[in-house]
Amino acid sequence: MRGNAAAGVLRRSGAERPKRSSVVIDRIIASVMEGRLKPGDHMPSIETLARQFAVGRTSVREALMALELVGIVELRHGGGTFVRADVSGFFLKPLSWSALLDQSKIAALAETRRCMESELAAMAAQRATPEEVREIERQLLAMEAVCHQPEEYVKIDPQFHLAVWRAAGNEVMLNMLTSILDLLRRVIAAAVSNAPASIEAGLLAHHQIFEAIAGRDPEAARFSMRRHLDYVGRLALSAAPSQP
Amino acid sequence: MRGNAAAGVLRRSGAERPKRSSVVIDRIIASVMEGRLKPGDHMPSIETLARQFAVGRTSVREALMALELVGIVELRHGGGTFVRADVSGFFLKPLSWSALLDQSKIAALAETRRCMESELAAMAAQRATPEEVREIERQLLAMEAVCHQPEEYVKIDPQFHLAVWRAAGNEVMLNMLTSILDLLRRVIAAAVSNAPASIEAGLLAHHQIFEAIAGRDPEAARFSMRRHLDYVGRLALSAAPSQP
DNA sequence: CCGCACGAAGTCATCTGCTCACTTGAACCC
DNA sequence: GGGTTCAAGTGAGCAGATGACTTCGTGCGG
Repeated sequence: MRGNAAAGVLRRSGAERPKRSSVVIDRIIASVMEGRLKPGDHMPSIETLARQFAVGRTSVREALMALELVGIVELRHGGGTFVRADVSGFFLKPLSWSALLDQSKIAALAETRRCMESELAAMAAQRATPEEVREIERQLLAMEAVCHQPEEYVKIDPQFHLAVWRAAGNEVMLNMLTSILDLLRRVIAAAVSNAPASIEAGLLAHHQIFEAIAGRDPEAARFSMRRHLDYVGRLALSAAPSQP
Repeated sequence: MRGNAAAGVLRRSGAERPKRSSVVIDRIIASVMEGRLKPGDHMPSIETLARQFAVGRTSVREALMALELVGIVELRHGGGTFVRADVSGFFLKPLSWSALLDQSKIAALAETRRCMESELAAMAAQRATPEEVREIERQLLAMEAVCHQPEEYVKIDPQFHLAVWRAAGNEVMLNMLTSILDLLRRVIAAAVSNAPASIEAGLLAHHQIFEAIAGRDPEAARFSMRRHLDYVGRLALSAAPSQP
């Protein structure tokens, strides 16, 4: 193929032709940076913005959707558009799409999780507020309550981890992991279905993690989390990912 | 689970309302996964897809633009839509929204980087192929060559890290970090501009990291990387990144 | 006076027809 | 034959209409 559309070669005499929506994106971001729009603000309607920027609604909408995709604004059906100015919300959907495309990444995913979560556990041990500690405990108790019902258990398990992520207080990592939460659920389900007895072990591990966080012991938290995830990761891998 | 012809409008009460474009996205991704669409393929036109999915052109277009944004397809004005050859490695199209970075985000980002990269360094020490080790060394030498030119240095520094990420052999983490590479560049630039002398320290740190990886010492690699990033993170934070 | 149901207005979601810009490939001219 | 020209195909973008959902104000009943 005659690829290479990159550099501006032989463009018609005149200027480049950036997409309208890109221009709108830039102008909206400029508005945010200059303080005309602040996080939490209710932005003008699409119609208004279209007039303001002298473009059609289509272009404004495309720009807003792109910005929503990366978490900078939020579109509420019937409610309006709101600024989030939250670059930490970065990939959300994109990441899960990409992972869907390539199931062979499950192993890599488990590894990613291990790397990030063990650190998050340590951070949580240092930073969790009392309320956050209570939330983690709540999830732990919920897990114990359903430890004989695998279907329920695999629902609560991710909730426990989510509570830990939140307690760590790093939004970027929280968002990264949240965006692959669905995939993680599968890993967990794979592990449990492959070794139902692992629920016992999981419960114990979660207990240790909680104790370490509640006891403000980062090293212990990191260690227990890592060991737990190593274990789960191996289980998930020994299960055969059915879908080719 | 999806499927659901949706040839007509069905009105459910109390259920959710997935956006049309999201549905289209899912179906296109499914097509790629099932091999109906292969990388490099020329997709049907928007009009055709709209008929095929029984939705309007608007929805198809939105879906395609979202997929383009994350690098899964490519839209060529007048030429058609193509499935990108490198679907396995999505990456966000670089856009100017990285300019929205502020102090608090930089902190979270630096922390994220520290958590992930220190593990990646350890993994690289275990898995790097000889070629990958050479690549890391190449970047190291390049860095030394320009250590008195801050503008050049801040370009090479990320390259060094990228080489390490690659050597770690985890595609998920590689993709995560690659998509925030632009943001990381700003962290690095902030650090360097705030303390030009830090280039010296950075060089030494990079040297240690390289030695640890080349010497197949995961612990040392993890440790040096973490110390290095702690240092850089602090520098970046003490700088005031107010210029766009 | 308070609370809740109802309804109007505002806004996003989506469809549709149209026009313009760009790419591509094939017919056409020298 | 080789280069040029032109028309068909397709994405880019606009505008109007319709539907769905949220928000908020109004009015009725307690």
